[in-house]
Amino acid sequence: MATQSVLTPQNEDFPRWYQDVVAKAEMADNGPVRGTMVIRPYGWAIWERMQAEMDARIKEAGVQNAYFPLFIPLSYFQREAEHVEGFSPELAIVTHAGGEELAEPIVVRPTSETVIGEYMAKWIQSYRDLPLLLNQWSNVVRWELRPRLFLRSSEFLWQEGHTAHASYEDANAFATKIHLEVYNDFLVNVLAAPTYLGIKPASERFAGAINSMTAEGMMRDGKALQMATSHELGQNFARAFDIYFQSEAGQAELCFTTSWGASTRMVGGLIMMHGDDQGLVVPPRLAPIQAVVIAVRDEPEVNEACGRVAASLKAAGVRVQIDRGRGSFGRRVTDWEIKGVPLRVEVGPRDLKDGVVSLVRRDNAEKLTLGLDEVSVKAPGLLEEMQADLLAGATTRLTDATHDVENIDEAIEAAETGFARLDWSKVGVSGEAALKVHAITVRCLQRRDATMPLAETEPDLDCIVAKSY
RNA sequence: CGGGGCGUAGCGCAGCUUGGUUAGCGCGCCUGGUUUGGGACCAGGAGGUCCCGGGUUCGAAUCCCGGCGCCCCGACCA
Repeated sequence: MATQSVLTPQNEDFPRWYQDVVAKAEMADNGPVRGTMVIRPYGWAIWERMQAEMDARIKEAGVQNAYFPLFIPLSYFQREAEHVEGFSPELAIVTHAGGEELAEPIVVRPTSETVIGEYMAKWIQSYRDLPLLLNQWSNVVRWELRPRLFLRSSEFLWQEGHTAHASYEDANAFATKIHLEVYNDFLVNVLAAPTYLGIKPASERFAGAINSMTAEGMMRDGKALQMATSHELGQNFARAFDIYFQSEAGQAELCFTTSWGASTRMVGGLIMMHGDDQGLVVPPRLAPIQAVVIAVRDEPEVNEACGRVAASLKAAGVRVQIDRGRGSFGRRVTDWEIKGVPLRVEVGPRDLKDGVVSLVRRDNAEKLTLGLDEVSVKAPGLLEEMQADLLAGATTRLTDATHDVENIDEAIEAAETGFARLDWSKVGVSGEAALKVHAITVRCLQRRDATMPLAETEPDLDCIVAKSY
């Protein structure tokens, strides 16, 4: 392991550590306009992997991708009361174009319920057209006062799914399915990110939704981050955009719609959930580079051996990259550590004499000495072990830092270091206000058995409260 | 928008209080060489509207006035 960290240690200044990682792992840069973000190749590679994994699951759920415009008529936003109210402060509005002032201002989409609703109304005629299951990968703009790379940027990238159904039950079931089979499955099995699945209290709900499901992850500083959300919009948008269908009985009925999204914020979550003082730690199944083969020296025999090891790894299905660059060995090792590449294979002349190489796991620094031909045999298993260990480690941290408490005061104390879980009936609206003074919010509501309730009004619910990003 | 801080090389900063040669340091960058098993070293080098505009002065990064920009902390959010 590194003798000395290049980064600000997490326990010294966590936000600073985060910024250091983003910069030194070459993930992203600030854009020229405040709040905008330039995603660099390595950060983009990670986002692409997230996209690929989530997109496959979205399609598996029967959803089709489509694309709707960036520009939305302002009037669309004004059709759904809560939606307008919720989004107005964050809108970027185009008033001039083509050298003239526009007759109607155009909103740069902060989300697409409204445009998509308009077209759903056009496309849905009969119950035979339902469910209509759409998704788009896009950028959206929500003007931010305090931006942070990946976590809060005025422009960010995401997928937004939008569906229309014939009944409340269908809509609820589908939103839940997406939450569990797309988001939670991805989070657990790819991102190695355990979360609390639950619903948002009314105060935290999406503007215009009747119910918002969330997956709340814990960052290494004990703060919460919403990793993904799934909303039931009831008939609110259907009513505002006339999304009707003719039932089997021949009646005109309003649809029930849903929307659900996961954004580049997830990259921030990845960094803060798994990263350590040496930098990023990327779960193997997500990692764009799963193994780096480092030539200790830039010598022909060493490079040749690197090439062979890399080829064998590739043949074994490992995403691999060779580092035969010049420059000091230590520097290159540190750089790959900061980038969080799961496995590091070191090939040097000393090893080659014995026909072996060193293999080091990023997460626990365990070092193995393996025969040249052994690497590709062992690597896949090691990657899977690391994947499992990361999930187990993150789960332990989440569990250990979640404190069951009896009242608001205890919750406030617990939220200094992690999450607090308490009876929702002991919080309520007044309790939320008391928590808010300490910048603590109700992250989600759960049943006693940690499953997701259908609504806030269910009896016997717990709430999880924490400070959050 | 309320409170605090900062604008000097690509990045991080010193210099300013007490005006005075050619504006400096660390990292990074370039060239050459020695190196290379945990952020290497030596030598040489490039790089500056000292945020902008005015003022005071023989002389301003430094003092005065005005402006702009950025960062941090509070009210919203994926």
